[in-house]
Amino acid sequence: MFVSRLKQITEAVRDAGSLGVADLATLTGASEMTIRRDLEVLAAQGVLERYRGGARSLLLRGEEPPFALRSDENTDAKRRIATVVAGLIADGESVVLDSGTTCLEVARLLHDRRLTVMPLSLHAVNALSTSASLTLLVPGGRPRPGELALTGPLTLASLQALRFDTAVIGCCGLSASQGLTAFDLEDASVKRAAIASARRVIAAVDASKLTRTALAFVAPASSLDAVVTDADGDEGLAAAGVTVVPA
Amino acid sequence: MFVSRLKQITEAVRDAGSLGVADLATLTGASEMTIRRDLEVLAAQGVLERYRGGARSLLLRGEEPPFALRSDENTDAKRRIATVVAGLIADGESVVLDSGTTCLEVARLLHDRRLTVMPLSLHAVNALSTSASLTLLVPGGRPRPGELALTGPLTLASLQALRFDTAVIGCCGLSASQGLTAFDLEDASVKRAAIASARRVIAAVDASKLTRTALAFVAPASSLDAVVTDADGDEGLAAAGVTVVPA
DNA sequence: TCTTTCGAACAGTCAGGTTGTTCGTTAGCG
DNA sequence: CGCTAACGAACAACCTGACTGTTCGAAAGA
Repeated sequence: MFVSRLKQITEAVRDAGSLGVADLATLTGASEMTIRRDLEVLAAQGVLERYRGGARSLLLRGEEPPFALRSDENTDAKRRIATVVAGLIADGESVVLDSGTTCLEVARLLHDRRLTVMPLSLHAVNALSTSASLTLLVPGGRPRPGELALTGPLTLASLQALRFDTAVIGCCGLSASQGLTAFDLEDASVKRAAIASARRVIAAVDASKLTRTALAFVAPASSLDAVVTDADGDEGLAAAGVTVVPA
Repeated sequence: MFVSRLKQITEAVRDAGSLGVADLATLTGASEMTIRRDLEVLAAQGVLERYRGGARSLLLRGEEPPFALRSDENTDAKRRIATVVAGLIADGESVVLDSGTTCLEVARLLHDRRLTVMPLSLHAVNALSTSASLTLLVPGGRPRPGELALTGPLTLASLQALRFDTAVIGCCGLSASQGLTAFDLEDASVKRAAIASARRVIAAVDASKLTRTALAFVAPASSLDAVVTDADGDEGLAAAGVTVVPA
């Protein structure tokens, strides 16, 4: 595949700070020309900066790699989690669906259900726009490049104008003590609004997120009704009154 | 191509009312199996209804065929019109861009410009979502199947919350006497709101629309500042105080 | 029951995307 | 200023996925 090499390059450059084209060629087994083309792509995504002979990373510690590189990562766990989440949603419900790769998996599973769905990312909107069975609502907003998560006052206004049965929320970090956290400040306020406009809140969180905390605080763990995760039961969360559903 | 055969089938069935699979096979030169697959696609789009042995048209007179069949039609004229429209827009402007295939061409031409753009259809949103240079705003709303034009109260609210320099409007019919008309009622109110929230209104209209009138009235011709069209100058419009720009 | 149509499954064809190679051009260094 | 290494445009090989046709068992309708 092609994305996997991009991810490999991204990580190698991030870990080393900067790397030469020749190094990356031997590392990945691809030709130097291919590496140059890859670097061009990654530079366009803002992942790294090219200089003559190589590239240096632009990813800060604690910053997440762009959407295109995350989407094919850890697919099994995401799909398992998404399947469980989809099972928690009953026909006829209205659902607000957060941005992120895990929630995109959920969107794919909801495609042929009879629901009203408002996705918070254009990726999910596109995944659902061909569905004949569900009522699709698009929130307004400004899509963040790459991620295509909708943010800003238009998004908040769309959320405040509606009341959903269920919110499916993804996140970048979750723990009983630190609560739900996100990398992006704007995203955080959208998530908060989504939580506020839903009667029931389900968080879809893969194991890696439970050991991490990101910059922007969204909400305390107690505001979640259920957490679907592939990690082994987290006593802290259960103690906070959250139902932890294993995937 | 593949869309052209679908269009051929659509028109043949519409003109005949209903047609057999064998007739369509000889007409198009394709095998019967291929025709069956095509009919399945068209039935899913609501263009026609299948019965054993053939299909009957569901397109009412005066109703437009679905987006997928129109998009590759008359591309030259559309692109010429779109080029002129894009030329009327100055860098730095904020633009609201209507739905429809002609406006989608405009969107493609705006991809690398420095503008703020709010498209009223998801097709145009997708065309612009990869742009690094422009500020993309997505209106809320419910996308109409196929067309993916955003409609409904969320769309109207998004438009009313903003003021644009320019509105680029497509339509289904335009004449000095009947004004600007659209096939869909919901679309018409969205267009009206777009016109109301812009200081300058440009209509992008190919020749075929100038001889036609559709169901839903949008606005009088006098509310347009300019009409870009590939048709020969229309004296009626010019008399109504509209600048007619040839493409 | 019999005939006709349907659609699943497989195979061939074709277009578009990805990769590698070549080679003229360019940036950076001494 | 000249040299060397790196760059990127252009072409060709390869691969994948979409479209199409054929075959054949199943189903619908007379």
